[in-house]
Amino acid sequence: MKLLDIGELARQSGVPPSTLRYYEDIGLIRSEGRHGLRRQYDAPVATQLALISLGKLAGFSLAEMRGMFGADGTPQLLRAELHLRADRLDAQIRDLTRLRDALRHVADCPAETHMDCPKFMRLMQFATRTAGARRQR
Amino acid sequence: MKLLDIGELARQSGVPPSTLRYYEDIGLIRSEGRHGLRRQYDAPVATQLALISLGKLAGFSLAEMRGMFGADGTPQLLRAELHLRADRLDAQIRDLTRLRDALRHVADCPAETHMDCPKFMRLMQFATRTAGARRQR
DNA sequence: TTGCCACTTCAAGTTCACTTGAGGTCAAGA
DNA sequence: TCTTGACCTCAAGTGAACTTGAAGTGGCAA
Repeated sequence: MKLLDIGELARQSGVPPSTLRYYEDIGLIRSEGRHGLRRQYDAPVATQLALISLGKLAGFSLAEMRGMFGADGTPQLLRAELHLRADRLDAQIRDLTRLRDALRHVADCPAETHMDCPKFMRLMQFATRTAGARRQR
Repeated sequence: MKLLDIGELARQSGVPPSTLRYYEDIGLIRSEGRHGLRRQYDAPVATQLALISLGKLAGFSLAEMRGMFGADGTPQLLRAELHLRADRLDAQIRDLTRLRDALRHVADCPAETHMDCPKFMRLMQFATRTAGARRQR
């Protein structure tokens, strides 16, 4: 199995060495050994880093993602847990879609006050409805 | 114009009073006056808080959102800026959609190693491609 | 008028996700 | 062999987004 050293992985992934060391400290990723002092990583770590980057976008904390990946960098969770996280993503996607629609509407609607525009208000209702329900991050 | 005091707004919006004060400190929202000591807010602030909550979900910082709203709680940005933000949301929605698809695939695909599953790898490719391109948060 | 309680200010503390700095080490090329 | 440069460790610092705590205040119901 060919290993890549930290500098290489940093270049490939765009994640700085200091961050890779930090991720290793907190147990989010693991290195396979050293070449002299230098950490050597398995190739699947690159996949894992990509997933971590997406996970952050999705609002997962690093702590939540720790232990989410197996040795091959692939998510290792129970079926139910995976679907649950996918469901949460669905909800988030819905919210973002509506925010986007609201933004585009405000950009294009010529009404001088959007508070009186029924279309805007309809787009906005979900926000007020679900604002309290959403938690953290 | 009927005002609601901070406790009321906190209850309605699910945002704690300490946070409302903090938001006001940093100029994200504004209160219309006081009843005794208590801050009084205009009704549109509730809409604004809902949008802030969505904005956070979308990865906007509080600093980015400051000045994004007009007196009526409605976004006040140039047309082009609004579309630009909407475009960024589109990209984020695409990423989250793929992460969701990947999660559901891993949940349901019986392959023992996903690294050998062409479907998973296809789902995963975009992640590796775009991981370095994405910035902050 | 007294007491309560939800508010007030202001400073300091907390968590998360990193980054920076000082001082040290190692492998490889000249 | 010597130098260089990219790594190493460990502690401390940073910025964002809040929360907490201490000490005080004002409206309202009893």
